[in-house]
Amino acid sequence: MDRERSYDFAAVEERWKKEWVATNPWAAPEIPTGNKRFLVTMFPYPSGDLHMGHVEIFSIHDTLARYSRMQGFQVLNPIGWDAFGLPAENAAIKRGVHPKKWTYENIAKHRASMERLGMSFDWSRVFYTCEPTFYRWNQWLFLQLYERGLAYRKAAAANWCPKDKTVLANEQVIAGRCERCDTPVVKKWLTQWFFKTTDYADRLLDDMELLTGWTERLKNLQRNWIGRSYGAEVNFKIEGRLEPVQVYTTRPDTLWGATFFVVAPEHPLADELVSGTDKEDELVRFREEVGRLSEIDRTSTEREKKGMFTGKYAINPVNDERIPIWLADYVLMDYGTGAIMAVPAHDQRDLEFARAYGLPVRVVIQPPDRELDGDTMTEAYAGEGVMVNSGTFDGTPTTESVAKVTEWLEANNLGRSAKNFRLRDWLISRQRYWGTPIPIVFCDDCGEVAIPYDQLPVVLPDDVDFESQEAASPLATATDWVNVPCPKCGRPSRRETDTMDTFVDSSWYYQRYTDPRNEEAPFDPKKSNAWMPIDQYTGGIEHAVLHLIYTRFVQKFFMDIGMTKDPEPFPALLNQGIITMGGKRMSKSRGNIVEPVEAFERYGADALRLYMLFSGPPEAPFDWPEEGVTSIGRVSAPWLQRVWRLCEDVADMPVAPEGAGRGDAEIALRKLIHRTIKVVTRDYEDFGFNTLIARLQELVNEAYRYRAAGGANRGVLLELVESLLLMLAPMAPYITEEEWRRLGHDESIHGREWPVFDPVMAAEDEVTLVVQVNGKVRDTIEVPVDISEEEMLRRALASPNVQAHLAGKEPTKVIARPPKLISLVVPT
RNA sequence: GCGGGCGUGGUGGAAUGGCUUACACGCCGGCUUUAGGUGCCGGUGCUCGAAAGAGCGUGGGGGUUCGAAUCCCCCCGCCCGCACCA
Repeated sequence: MDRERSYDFAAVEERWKKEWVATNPWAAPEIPTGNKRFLVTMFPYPSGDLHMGHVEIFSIHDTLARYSRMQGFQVLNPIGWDAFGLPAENAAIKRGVHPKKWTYENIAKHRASMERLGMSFDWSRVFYTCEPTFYRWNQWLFLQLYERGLAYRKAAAANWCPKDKTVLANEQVIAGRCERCDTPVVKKWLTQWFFKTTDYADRLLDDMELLTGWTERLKNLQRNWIGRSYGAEVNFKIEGRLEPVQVYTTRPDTLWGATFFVVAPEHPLADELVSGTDKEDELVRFREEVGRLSEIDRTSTEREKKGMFTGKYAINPVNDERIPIWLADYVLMDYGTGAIMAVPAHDQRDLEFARAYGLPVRVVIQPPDRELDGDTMTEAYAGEGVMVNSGTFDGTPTTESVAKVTEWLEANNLGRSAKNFRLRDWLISRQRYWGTPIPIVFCDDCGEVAIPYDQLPVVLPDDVDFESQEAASPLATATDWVNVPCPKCGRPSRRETDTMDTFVDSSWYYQRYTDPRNEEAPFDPKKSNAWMPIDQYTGGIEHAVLHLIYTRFVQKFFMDIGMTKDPEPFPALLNQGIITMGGKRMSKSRGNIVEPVEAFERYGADALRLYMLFSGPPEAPFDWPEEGVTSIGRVSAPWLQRVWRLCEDVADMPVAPEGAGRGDAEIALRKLIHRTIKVVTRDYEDFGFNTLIARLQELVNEAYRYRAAGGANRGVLLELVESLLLMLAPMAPYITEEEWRRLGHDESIHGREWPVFDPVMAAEDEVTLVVQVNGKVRDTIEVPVDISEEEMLRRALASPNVQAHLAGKEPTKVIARPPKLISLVVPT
C-alpha cells in the first residue's frame, strides 16, 4: 500500500466541524414520534477550558448518542452550562472582572472545544443557568416547595471559614478546611434556608430498586449517606420539668444500663437546665470551648470527649432510676433528638466518657462466652448475648430483645418505635453574589413574605460590591435592590440577600432541556414526559451524595406536584473513571497535565476520542502515561492512519479486477466482517468500547493480511471498509465522515443505519476442540461446529498426545461440551 | 471503626466455570529506505528441551469441581467513600 499518502486530520476535522456548527444537524424534535433516547451528560461548570476528564466523559457520551441515532432512535442530546458559582466570584475578586464576563468567556472556550471534539449536541436547546430565563424557575421551584412547607428557614450550624468570614458550601470544605485559604472550618450558628430532603429520605432509599443501571458502589454510597436506622424513641422525665424529653436509641434493650443522660451543648434544653443556677457561666464557657474547635478537631475520634455536668437529673422510665444530665461535645444537635441515654457498658463513646468523668458502668447484656465486669471493662460490648440486670426481661436473648422491649415501651406509653436518618435537610443559603436570588422579602409588619409568581424573576443586580467584607452577603450592598415595598402590605421591606446553592440549578436542569424556551413554566409536562426519563446519564462519581441525591429529591417533588410521571430521573447512570498521571490528579501546578487543545492540534479529535475509549473500560480509572500527549501518537493516531490507507486503497481499486475470484480467503473475510458486526454491536450495548475497538483492529489487520497475500476482491473489501466505517463512526466522527464521502456516498455517515449482520455469515463452521485429560489440555483439534459427541470422542482418542496421557487406560468418565470441549478422566 | 471495590505478562488491559494473557504499547527480528523515522510482515509469560513436548504460572493458603482468574472459606496488600449518627 502507498505509504506516502497520509490522512490530513487537521484539514478534514476543520471542514466538517464548520459544516456541523453551521447546520446543527442533530436537532431533536419537540416531541419524539418513535423510539426515543434522552441522553444527558452532567453539564459542565465553566472554569477555564475543558480538561481531560470532560473529554473522557464527552467521548463516551457522544459515542452513545451517535450509536443510538444509527440504531434508529430519535435522540435528544442537549448541553448547557452550570454557570453560577463561587469560582466565578473568586476569579472576579482576584482579577477585577465581573463574574458574568468571566463566566461567559469560559463558556465560549468550552463551546469551541466541544465543537472541536465533534460533540453531536443539539445546540438549539442550549442554556446557561445564570440567565434570568433559567433561574426564574429556580425561584419558582423554591416557592412551590415553600408553599408546601418543604422550603423553610431555621437556625443551624453552618460551615464557617473564620478567615474569609463566609459560609462555605459542603463541596468547598475539603478535609475540614476552606478550599480558598486552607483555614480549618468551624461551625457557626446561623439562620438559613433549607429544603426538606429528609421528608423524602424513605423514598430516596426505597426507590433505589428502580435504579437498575447504577453501580452497587454508587448505590451503597447513597445508602450510607442517607443512613436509615431503626430503634425507639424513649421518654425521660426531667426533675423539675413538666414535659418529658425524648431520646433516640437503636438499642432500647439496653435501657436498664443507662447510667447518665447527655444533651448536645447547643441544645436549648441546656439553657433551660442551668438557667437560674450557678452553672450559667460554666455553660457559656463550655459552649465557647466547643465552638472554638475546628471541625477537624471536633470530629476527630482520637480527641478526648469533653463534658459538663448540668446539676440536674433525669428519670429512667424503665426503673425510675435518677441519672445525672451532662452536656457533651460528642452528642450531635442535629441527629435524633439531640439528647441521648448513655449506656457505657454497651456503647464505646459512652464508655470513654464515663471513664473520663468517673461515671458508673452497668452491664445489661452478657455475652455467651465470658463474664463482663462494668468496673474493669475497657471496651464496650455491642455483640450478641442475653439481657441481665433488666428486671422481668432478664434472660431475653438479643435476637429478640429490641422488638420485645419496644413493644413493652409502647404498651406502657414510655416510648415508641422510631427510625432516623443520617441525611440532613439541604442547606441552600449561600452568602454569595453569583447565584439565584431567593424570592423572599422581610417586612416589619408581615414578616417573611414570598414574592408572588407573577413578579418573578427576582433579577440578580449587576452593580454590587461583591468584595465587601462587612456586609452579611454581597447582595446587601445593593441597597436599591434590597429595599422594596412589601408585596403584601406595600410598606418598606428588605429582600433576602442570600442566594441559592448552585446545586439547586443542577437539581432539575435536565428537565429544562425538554422545553428550554418555555416562558410560562419550567417545562411543559407533555414535552417532559415524552422524553423522560433520561435513558443514560453520564458523569463523575464525585457527585454521588450531592447532585445525585438533590436531583432525585427534586424529581420526586415534581412528581408529587404532577409535573412529571417518573419517580427517578435517570435509572441508568455511568460514572467514568478518574484520569490521573503518576497516580495524581492532573493539575497545572503539579505539571502533570495533558491539555485537550494540544491533543487536538497534534493528533486531532478522533485520535483523542479513540485513545480515551481504548484505554480501558469507561468506569475504570485511567493513569495517563508520563510521556503525555505523545502516547496518542503511538496508540490511536497511527491506527486511524492505517484505517485511512486501507479505505483509500479500496477506493482506488479497479471496480472489476480481472482474476479476483471468490475463493476461501474472500469467504473467510466476509465471515469475519459479519462476526465482527455481531460482537461489536453487543459491545456497544454494554459500553465495551475498548474491546470493540480491538475487534475493529482485528478486522483491519485481516484486511491488510489479505491484501499482502495478493487478495484483490474489491466487492468484499468494500463491504469490509464500509462496515468498518459505520462501526467506527460513533467514536471517530470526522475520519469516518470524510472517508464515507470519498467512497462515493452523498449523505452523511452519521445518518446511516447501523449495519446488520447476516446470521448465516456470522456463524462459525469450524471451531477449535479442546481435549483435556484429567483436567489438563492435551490437544486442540479443528472440528466442524455440528460435530457429534461420538465423533468428538473418536477424534480425541485418535490424538497421539491424548493416547500418551491416557497411558493405555480406558476413560472412566467423559465430559463432552460440543463442539468446543471434551474432557477425559482416567484413574491415576 | 463502618461500608464498598480491586489484585492477571515489562505496561494498559482481554477472558458466558472450559486453550490464561484477545487487542494495543514496549521490546526483538525480517522487508522497504542512502540513513533515521514512517510503513509492511513476523516473534515475544517463566523454567527445562535441538524439537516434539513437559512442568510451573492470574497476591498467599485451603476447599468445591472432570476442569477455577472466575464459586466458597481464611489471610496479605492496595484504593475509595463515610466517619463521635446514639
